[in-house]
Formats: sequence, C-alpha cells, structure tokens
Amino acid sequence: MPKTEQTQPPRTYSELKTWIQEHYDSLPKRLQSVAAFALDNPDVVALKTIAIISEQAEVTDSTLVRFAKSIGYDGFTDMQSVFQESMRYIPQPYAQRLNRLETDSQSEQSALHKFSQAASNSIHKLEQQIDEKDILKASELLSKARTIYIAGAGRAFPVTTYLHYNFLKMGIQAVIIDGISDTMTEKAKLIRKDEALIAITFSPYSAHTKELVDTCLVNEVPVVAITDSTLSPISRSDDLHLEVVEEEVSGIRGLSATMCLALCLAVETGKLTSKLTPKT
Amino acid sequence: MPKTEQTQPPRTYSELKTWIQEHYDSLPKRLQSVAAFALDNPDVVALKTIAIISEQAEVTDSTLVRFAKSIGYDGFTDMQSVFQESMRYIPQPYAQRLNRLETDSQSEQSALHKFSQAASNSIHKLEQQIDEKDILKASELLSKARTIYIAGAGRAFPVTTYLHYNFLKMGIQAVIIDGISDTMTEKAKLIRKDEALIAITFSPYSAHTKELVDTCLVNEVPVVAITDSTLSPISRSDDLHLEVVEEEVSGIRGLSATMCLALCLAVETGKLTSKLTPKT
DNA sequence: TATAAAATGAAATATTCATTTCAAAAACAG
DNA sequence: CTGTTTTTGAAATGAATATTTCATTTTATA
Repeated sequence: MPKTEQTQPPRTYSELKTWIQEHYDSLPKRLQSVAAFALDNPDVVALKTIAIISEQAEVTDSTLVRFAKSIGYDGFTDMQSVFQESMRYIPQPYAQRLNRLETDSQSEQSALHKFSQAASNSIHKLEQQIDEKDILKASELLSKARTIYIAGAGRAFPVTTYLHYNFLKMGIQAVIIDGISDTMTEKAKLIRKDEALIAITFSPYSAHTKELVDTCLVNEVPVVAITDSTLSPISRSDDLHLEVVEEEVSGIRGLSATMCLALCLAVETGKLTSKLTPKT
Repeated sequence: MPKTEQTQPPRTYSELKTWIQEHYDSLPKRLQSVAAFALDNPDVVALKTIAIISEQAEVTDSTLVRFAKSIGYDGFTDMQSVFQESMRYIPQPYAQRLNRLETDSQSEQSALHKFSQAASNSIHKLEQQIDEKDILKASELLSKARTIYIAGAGRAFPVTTYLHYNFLKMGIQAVIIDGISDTMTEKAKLIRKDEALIAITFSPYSAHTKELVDTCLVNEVPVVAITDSTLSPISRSDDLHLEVVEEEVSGIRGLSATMCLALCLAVETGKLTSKLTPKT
C-alpha cells in the first residue's frame, strides 16, 4: 500500500497546486501523469467522472483514486470537491457582465484585467476584420520564396523573432534583417526576386522599414506587410498588407493579436510549403 | 403524466435561461421553485447531486427530474451537463459553433479562427488562474533592481525581446542574455544581488535557462520565472514564477497570452520604478 | 542476479446516485 | 359535492460511480 500523507490535505485549489508542485518529482510515473493533467485541466477534473478523466489522462481508474489518497484525501470524490469549489462563485456568464460594468464604473482596475481584456478584444476584431483570403495569398507568396527575410524593429521586433522561430521550426529558410539602418538597406538590396520579405511596422513608424519595403518593391521582390493601419506608409497597392489593430490601454498597446496573426501566417505558409516539397 | 416539450431542449445555459423565463408562469408551483433556484444558483445545480439540490431548493428529488423532463431533457443528468458546460472556460457561443461546424463541415475550419479562439481562451484562463499578487510581487522585486537581465530562447525569445523593449521605453535598464550556452552561464555569474533576472521557458525546456536560474539563485540574485507549467524545471519554491498556459491547436502553441502577461509585468514594474525615482 | 518493495491494472464490490413507479394529496371542472 | 385530472412525495428500482482487492509487473536494493 502506498504511503499516504498524514497531514490534512489541501482544502483550496491553490494550496493543492502548491502541494503538487512540491511533490511532483517524488511521485510515481502514473501519479505524475495525473498531476500534470489535473493542473492542465482543472475543469475536467472538477466536472467529469473518474472513468472519463482517467481515459483523458491515460491512466487507470485506480490511479486516480491513488493520487487523491496519496495527497491525503479520503478518495477521489473528496479531492474533486476541492476542484469544484475552485470553480464556484465565478460563474462564467456573470463574469462577462461584471467585466463590462467594472470597466465603465471603476477606473482603478487591475492591470492584468485591463490588458487581457484589450488583448481579447483585439483578437476578436482581428478575426472579424481581416480577410482570410489575404492571409492565404500572403502565405502562397511566401511559400514560393527560397528564403524569407523578416524585418521589424522596436515594438515589432518580437513579431519578427516569432515569425523567424516558426519558419525555422517548419523547415523554412528565414533570415532576420536587423542592425543599423544603412546596413539594413544594403542587406535588402541583395534580396532576389525568388525570395520574399515580411515587413512589420506599427505607428510610430520607423522610416527604416519603409525604405526596406521600397527597395524590395523596386527589385520586384514579393513583400508581405503587417501593419496597424492601411494608412501606414508601408502599405501600398502593389504589396500584400495584413492589418492588425491592437486596442490600447492608457496609451499602451499589446501584441497579442499581432502574434496570433503571425502564427497563422506562419502555419499557412508551412502547410503550403510542405505540399510543394512533399519529401524533406 | 406531465406534458413534456416536444422540441429539442436548450443546449446552452443562456438558451435555457430564456426558456425558463418564458415558461415560468405556466409552471406548477414546485417546478417554479426549481426554476427560481436554478437561475439563482447555477453553480449548485452544476456541481451538486439531486439530493443536495432538492434539499436546498426545498423540493423532492422527483421534482427535479420532472423539471428537467418538462423542458425536454432526457433527465436531470442531461440538464445538469448544460449547467456544467456553462462553467467551463470554453466560451459558450463558440463551443456551439465549433460543434456544429465540426459535425457537418468536416472540421475544416479556418486557421485564423482556430488560432484566435485558442489565443482568446488562453488569455481568459490566464486572467482567472494567475494570482494578481504574484505579478505585483514580481514587479516589486524587479523595480528594485539596478539592471534587469532577461533570458529566454527559442519560442520564448519573442517574449524576451518584448520585455526588453518595454523596459527600455519606460526608462528601465534591461539587458538580454543570449548567445551560446557557455557564454550565457558566464554572463549570469556576473549578475549582482542588487540586480535581477527574468527567465522565460516553455516545454520542451531548454536546459540552458534552468542552469541560468540556478546560478542566479545560488548568488542570491532575485529571479522571476515565466513558464507554461508549474512543473517546469525552473519553477522552485524560492523564486517567483508566473504561469501561462497557451492552448494548443494541433500541437502548435501561440504566444498571445504570454505577451499579455509580459506587458502587465513590464507596466507594473514601470509604475513602481517611477515611484521610486520621482524625478528622472 | 536475486530479493524485496513499490507501482500498476483488471476485476469485484459497495456505495451513491438518478430514475421510475405508485399511491396519496391537491386542484379543477361539471 | 363528485369524479377526474394534475401534481406531488416516498419508496423501489436500476444504473453509474467510486472504492477496494488482489494478482502481476516494474523498479529499486543488496
């Protein structure tokens, strides 16, 4: 029989979480599976039955009960109640309304709340406002490129590195264009017709990136632009531009929606590329 | 036998609510009790058993079952599942659409929709699961540092650059630690007690970052960790770790929620720093 | 490698739970 | 009132669930 904790088991979710973190390493393999699953899917543990949970966590029924007992609970039911309590008093439908009300009335709101709200809104707007076909066109263009160059400085730089990372992971040759303004333009001049450029700029616009785009367009290099407005200097009729507007909170803009768009672009490009080159 | 609705019962909480409001007046007395109780205590209906609910609503077991059937459900269990789903982190309207789309149109959903959905969900989870105090503690710690060092490679690198950008914009000295593994550890050894480190890692974990964290902790350098699980090797009891779980779409994870958290951390740190140094 | 200890899965058991049944009470119509 | 229908509650039934047991496998230890 496995040793069971003598002390009283955690009676709140956050205590339980702490317990799991502290004991995870010393837990048997299957119990670790349960631990990881529980932390990842607390709602499933709270609402479903042993049979369903154990199936999803890929363990047997007994293991779930053992897990609960090893923490010190009477059994699974006892532990489940802790997960359930953690969900209560935060009913989803009310939470939404509360959000709106509080946003209007109380100016002193937690930063996390304000920013996550803004991020969430921005993502929804993105989904509604962007034309799916534009993303597909862009990825088609990119999938044909031998090498994808990516440029975007300042606030756009994280997007640049994110795209770069994703392309590389998908086996697509990608290069970041950075450095001093002069050097960047020099680098851009060397990009060939069968390659492509992704340029990311937000207001306040960096003149460098605009220069880069122009250079490429002159050389007939395909350009995909990610901007926060069609009025952005780098959006022109002869390139493809994808527009993301990040909602601002007291003058500060996030990047959540932009990152989402970037991921989409990368994934779609990846799909097409793998079709073009069936065997790696 | 009581008349039962012939039409299909509501499959979302908000539909169910509407149904109850519309039929309330024509319901028998005890069923009215149940209706009122259910609208007032949806969480109890979602989580507890017939016995407990009927006791709290001051009706008998049978009445509860009858109530469910009179709406058109198979039985109480069927109705309860609607209440349960309303508590989960899956936003109601989309879950519905997804189900329908998946059933008839072969799960061929636009990538943009899937990713923005995942991003949005991740942000909501972040908001609910993270402890606001942890962010404040972390920013307090960071605001006291003369220089903030930031480390995070691979998928975490965009987060690193984002934090770096924001700190600099706020007039906070920040340095990115990158380069070859060996060099990184060397750099970390030079960080002093009155400085701080932010480490960002996601699974699959890079061993380098863990090494970095350990080095700093040994030297008593304050460490703030951003990870995607409390089981991450860099989360330890003696540092501050902030947890973000990005929902995955066919194995691919975004960064939207993480970026949101990063922004919060930077902004809170900025606030505190400006208080500490009133005049620049 | 041999032995003990721990972990695990499958099946049996016991419990809890939802559902149905049926008789009594209440409401209603003539 | 009287007979009929609807509503209701208590108990019986049947189904699902959690828990325990035990044989087997795995892991650790000497």
